[in-house]
Amino acid sequence: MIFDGVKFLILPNASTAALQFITKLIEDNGGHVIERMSEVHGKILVLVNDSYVTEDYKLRDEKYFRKEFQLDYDAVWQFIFDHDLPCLNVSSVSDWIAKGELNVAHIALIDTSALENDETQENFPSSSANSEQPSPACTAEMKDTKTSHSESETDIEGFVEMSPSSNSPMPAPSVIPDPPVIKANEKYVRLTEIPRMNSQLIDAMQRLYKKYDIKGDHFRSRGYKLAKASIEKCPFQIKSGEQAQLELANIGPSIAKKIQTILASGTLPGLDDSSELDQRLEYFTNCHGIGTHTAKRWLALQYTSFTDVLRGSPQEFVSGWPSLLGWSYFEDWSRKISRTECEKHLSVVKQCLSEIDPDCQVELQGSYNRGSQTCGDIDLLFFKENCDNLVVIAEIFERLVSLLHSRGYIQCILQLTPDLFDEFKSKLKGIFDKCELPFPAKNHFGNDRHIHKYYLGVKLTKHQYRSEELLRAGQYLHLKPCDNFMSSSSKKSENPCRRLDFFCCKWSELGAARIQWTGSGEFNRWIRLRAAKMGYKLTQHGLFKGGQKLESFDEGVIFDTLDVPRIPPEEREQGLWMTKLNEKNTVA
DNA sequence: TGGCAGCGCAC
DNA sequence: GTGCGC
DNA sequence: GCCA
Repeated sequence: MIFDGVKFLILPNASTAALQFITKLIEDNGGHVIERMSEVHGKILVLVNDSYVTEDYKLRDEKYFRKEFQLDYDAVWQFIFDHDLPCLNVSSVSDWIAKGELNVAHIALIDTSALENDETQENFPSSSANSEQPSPACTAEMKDTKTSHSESETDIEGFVEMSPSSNSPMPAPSVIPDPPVIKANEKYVRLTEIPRMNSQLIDAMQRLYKKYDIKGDHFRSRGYKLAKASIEKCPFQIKSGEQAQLELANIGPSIAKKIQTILASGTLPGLDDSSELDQRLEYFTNCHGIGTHTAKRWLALQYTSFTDVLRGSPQEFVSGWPSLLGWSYFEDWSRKISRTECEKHLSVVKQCLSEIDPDCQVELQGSYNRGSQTCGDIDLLFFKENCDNLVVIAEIFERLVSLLHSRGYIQCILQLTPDLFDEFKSKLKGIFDKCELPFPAKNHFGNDRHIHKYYLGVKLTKHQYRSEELLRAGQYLHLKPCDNFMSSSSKKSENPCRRLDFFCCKWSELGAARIQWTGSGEFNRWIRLRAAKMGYKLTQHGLFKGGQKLESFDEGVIFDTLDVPRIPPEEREQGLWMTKLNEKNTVA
């Protein structure tokens, strides 16, 4: 068998469902997967969970990677570095099995030099003068161009037999001078040349999802979304539609047939010709506040741009004034946000919050909390110890928004209280004037004194933060030229405007609220459906049975009651918690 | 064949 | 009640 | 779309 006598070490651990599947594959083919530190010696092939490997083949999320480590982190890396062990993607296993040979040379190796950057990103001087001269920050962006590729040859097929070397001094990976990276023979290829497993199928599902999503066919689009997640999670190469339907969750006869068509012909008819109509629909729905219903209605009226709507049905933007802001920030709000920028936003908000009520707490939720490298928006949850009175929080919110606005941080608000209207009036009027709409009376803009959530547009100054080159150059949506006159999106040199959400909860409902706002949306639907099947109801206010609240403060107890493991936020991304594979494993 | 999460806010 | 967003 |  192809893995006879070969020992594998799976990092950071082999405990997820997909990795247990891989473990079984390895052992079915004569290999062994290491479980204890005492086994860390001799010939070892190191496999790294694909979700910790970036596209350019570096290690990502070192914090979580370390946290998830099953064995002794330092000792393992010491051993890997000492013996120049090759590190590969876990997904290589299915390639080997498919090819029937263990050929390391054709597989890209993982560049572990990312570990060198441990904790040292974001080193802009916080108090450096804002002069015209090139600041240290600029040069900092150009660091890290050194090549750490070792020249030495490694005979991968015949790793040297080594004795266990566990108790030597163990420098942290960050100080190891020359980690064993990207070295193999000339046949070495970069990951980017190796298509991601089943990427064609994943791409097709994504497009079908999008297609029905913009059409408003909610449930059908969800079907494709779940199918996509299943395929992404699938650790082996899908060979037929039938196989996919048999072995993966959320793949039924219709998708199986489509998979078969793609595998056989390389394309799916009707996939690429995303119709003119669909594209127009998508343009509108990309604007905050415009959903499929409104987009369809506009399309039926022959509108193809926001300017068309403004001319033909100006009332649309008067009653739906938040979409006027969606239009203005169309481009900025489609840009991704780095984790470090999210953290900067938190600190700005925290600073003002402490001036208003030092007892009120705030924390990042959403995709940031799930460990995403980039976020679409920033979600903040506010609460106050032992405070179940939301009026108190609403008042804090109002003062906080006012303070943040006065400091130039808040660009716009999508909900208004009467008091905040007065503060934002001139800004709003400016936008109405720009498109020559009549400015409505005050009571048009929200009459509630207390609101418990705010959707804001916010911007950090250059002094507070500078986006990384890559993110600044990243892809984002563009307005049609005729719509551009309304754009308030950032100029090249500024930071983009960001979407910032404020949520709040009663202290007694903190756990349930954290589940809700940490998401993902798919995870919420899954766990709420599960609750419903068990006769419970789960909302942001708590877990209920027969109208009676069972638990709302302790997240863990909610998971326990629903008989699911206490899934950490990083595993609440779609596809990472429940599939057929997972079910099999939990049943077994 | 019916169900697919559940809620707040604006209109 | 519907549309939208989370 | 998929699933019970």
